[in-house]
Amino acid sequence: MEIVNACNCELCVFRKLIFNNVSASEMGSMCENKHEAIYKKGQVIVNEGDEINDFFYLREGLVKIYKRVHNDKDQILSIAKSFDFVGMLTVFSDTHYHYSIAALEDSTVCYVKLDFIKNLIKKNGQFALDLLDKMSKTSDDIIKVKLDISKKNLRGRIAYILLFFSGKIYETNVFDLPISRKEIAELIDMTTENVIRILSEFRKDKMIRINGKTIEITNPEMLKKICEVG
Amino acid sequence: MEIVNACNCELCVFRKLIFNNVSASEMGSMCENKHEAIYKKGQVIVNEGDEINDFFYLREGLVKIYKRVHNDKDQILSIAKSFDFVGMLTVFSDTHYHYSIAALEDSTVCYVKLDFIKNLIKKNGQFALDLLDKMSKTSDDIIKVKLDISKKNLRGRIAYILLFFSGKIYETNVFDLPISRKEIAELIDMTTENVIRILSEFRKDKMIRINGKTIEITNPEMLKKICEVG
DNA sequence: CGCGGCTTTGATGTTCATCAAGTAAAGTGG
DNA sequence: CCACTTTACTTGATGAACATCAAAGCCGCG
Repeated sequence: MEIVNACNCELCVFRKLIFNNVSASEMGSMCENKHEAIYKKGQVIVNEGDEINDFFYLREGLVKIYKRVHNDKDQILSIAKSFDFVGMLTVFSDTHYHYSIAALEDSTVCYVKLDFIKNLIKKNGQFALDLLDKMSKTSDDIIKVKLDISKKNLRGRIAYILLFFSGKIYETNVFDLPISRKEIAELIDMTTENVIRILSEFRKDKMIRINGKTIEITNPEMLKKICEVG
Repeated sequence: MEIVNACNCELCVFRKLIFNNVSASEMGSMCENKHEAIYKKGQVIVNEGDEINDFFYLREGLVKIYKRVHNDKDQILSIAKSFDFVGMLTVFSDTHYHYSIAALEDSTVCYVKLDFIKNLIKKNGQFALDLLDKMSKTSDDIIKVKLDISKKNLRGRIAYILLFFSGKIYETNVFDLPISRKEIAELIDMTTENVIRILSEFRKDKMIRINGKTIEITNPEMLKKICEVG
């Protein structure tokens, strides 16, 4: 993990998202309460049970939010990308994290002292509303996706996750899976073996091509149908 | 549905929960932007897709939050009781409800004009923080419970839901189930037949007594064990 | 009284997890 | 850099857990 100190928050694309109604002077003092950290792929950003001292968000990269079940088994809650407020779930209601977070790709995280943010909320009502909005969307989306997946059969789930990476994350039909087969299983609640089996089925049915972690979706229409009816 | 207009919010037990940092004068003007409604058991309080105009909470009673899947099948997200902020999930991030809400027991709901609440958030920073806290807890809890249930087997799920009603809702070992077998199935993601089958198993194993909707838990220890290992 | 929804039980079938065993790939230490 | 170990991936065979289907009794309600 590498720490960066330069501060140009005023120009950051992020400002539009949530700090839109925060004044230039407020942004200035935020710089004094902020630091950035760069994590390499695979590194753990947050450990379940860690104390919460900062409000933070993902400036760049891809992470997984997960919960340890056994020593060798996790349960993945969701995958978050740039501009997602990954730590948001528990930040305002508890002193310690309920979930762990790890980098799936090299990632840059911005940390702002939680006390500073809480003060900003108190002083700047519009910022408070913007934050409520963002938080509401974040958790609502996690719930929606989990409900959605839980009612699909295994083929539907695999179709869903392929379309998720293709559509929501990489926006292309050819992409490298950022997670292992085991992690896919942990994310959509099935066994590793069945993830592999169904990927092979899809390959045999000419809907996708597979080369290790590289996936090409050759028949997105059929995949969408399987996702919907599944 | 019966509408009530009397206003004694200042004395309401609710005030402690979330309006603790709202001044007497603010509470006074809140009364002018508030109304209460009483729903009979079975009545629908919110319909998926309805426009959101109010911030509301459950003052008294028991409700289910659910999503329509097919015409005769729902997916129940959670059961909320007095002091729960049932409509909170979507209120601040969308204009229309994503879920339906229906009364499982006679229930009293307090509605406050959303615009008024948003103004209060802008003016009263501590109230904004209190709201963030509450909202964070609410959604976090829903996610936690759903994750928890999804990794249990069917016996574990039934044990869980019996302990939930016994411990969290009614705080006694003898209680009337507020929902049908079908609704239990929709809540913990299984079929009605298996809900019944496993309840019968538990009865044969002398862990519970069943008389229609009335349940008596005679061996809570064993039930807890089944819930944990399941 | 009869209809529809809820409950119950049994029989059957399918989906999916588990187990086993082997190959490939990726770290790790000498 | 190579032997070694561990972790990831893959396929097949088996069995268990669970859904589905069917049939009948029950209860509340118009």
